[in-house]
Amino acid sequence: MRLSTKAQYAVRAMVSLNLNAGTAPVSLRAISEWEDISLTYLEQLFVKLRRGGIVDSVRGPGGGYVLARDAAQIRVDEIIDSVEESLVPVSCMEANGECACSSDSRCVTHSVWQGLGARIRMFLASMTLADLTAEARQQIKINK
Amino acid sequence: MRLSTKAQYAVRAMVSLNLNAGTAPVSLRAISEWEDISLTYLEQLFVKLRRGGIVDSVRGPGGGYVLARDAAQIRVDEIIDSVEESLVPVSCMEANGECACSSDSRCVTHSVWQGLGARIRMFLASMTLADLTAEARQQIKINK
DNA sequence: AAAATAATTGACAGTTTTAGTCAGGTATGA
DNA sequence: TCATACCTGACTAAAACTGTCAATTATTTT
Ligand code: FES
Ligand code: FES
Repeated sequence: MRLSTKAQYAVRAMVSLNLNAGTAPVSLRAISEWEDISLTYLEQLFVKLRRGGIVDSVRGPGGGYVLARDAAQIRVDEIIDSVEESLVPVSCMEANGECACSSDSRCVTHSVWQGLGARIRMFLASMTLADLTAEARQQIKINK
Repeated sequence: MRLSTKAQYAVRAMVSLNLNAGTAPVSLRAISEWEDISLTYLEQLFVKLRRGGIVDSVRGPGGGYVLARDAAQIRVDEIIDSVEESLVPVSCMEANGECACSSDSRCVTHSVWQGLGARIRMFLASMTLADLTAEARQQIKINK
């Protein structure tokens, strides 16, 4: 029941992006240094984040990435969806649902996992990037 | 964010055990046939379930496994703990907590995962084996 | 006591997923 | 045109997952 580092990194990078967002776009190189994440790995993630409509890219010198919309409108579950990490605890509920549990269409434990998946989704959908950024700002203040 | 089959199988086997529990112990061979899970894999799981205090073993002919206590007293999260599936979404909260996220003791997204882990635990702790078994009985009735 | 049953243990292997790296290509602005 | 920065796809080492196999030990029935 571990979240992949892909999802963890994506969320962390987005917070970092939003924290340091000024008038100019933020380069991946900068995020890479701040968060100590491999640049090439970040590139992979941001391709998906852009396709997911979470960020927009700005090319050329002085370019980088900016939020595609207001931070308060970006939910955490959207970020995770974009990097293609499933939030469903069992495979039988996936898009191409294949469940090997039993010969019957649904096994007896199906509803438990369904409930669990719904809770996870609900929790992550209840938090926005703006929330996380505000929390991060507070924490930085405390550490000083 | 996928639950391992180990955890899925363990819960399913426990429901099956409880469903078919009469006066005599239930053998793993029987569960293996009912649920179509490899016998040797079940053996691995039940060693851990026994050590976790979920079931008791009865050896010899006519032996098998019985619940160590009433089904209403067995929570789903206990079953999953017994087979050593972590319910925590990130490694930094594990017992031997090692977090590679950042040089600081806690990264900005730590609290999100902490909250998520707590929700997962809470949900699974709110359901008992008795609940699942009752649900399974109803479902079987409907299918008939 | 002997045989049959069933649990118990530990080692092992094939497959899949993860967590990245590497090498190059393409678009943009100065 | 040249530096910057994004974009793409192939590739890989390591870990985890999902089991299997072989052998042993304990208990009950005959
Ligand atoms: S059918 Fe969905 S968990 Fe078994
Ligand atoms: S320190 Fe726990 S998630 Fe980063």
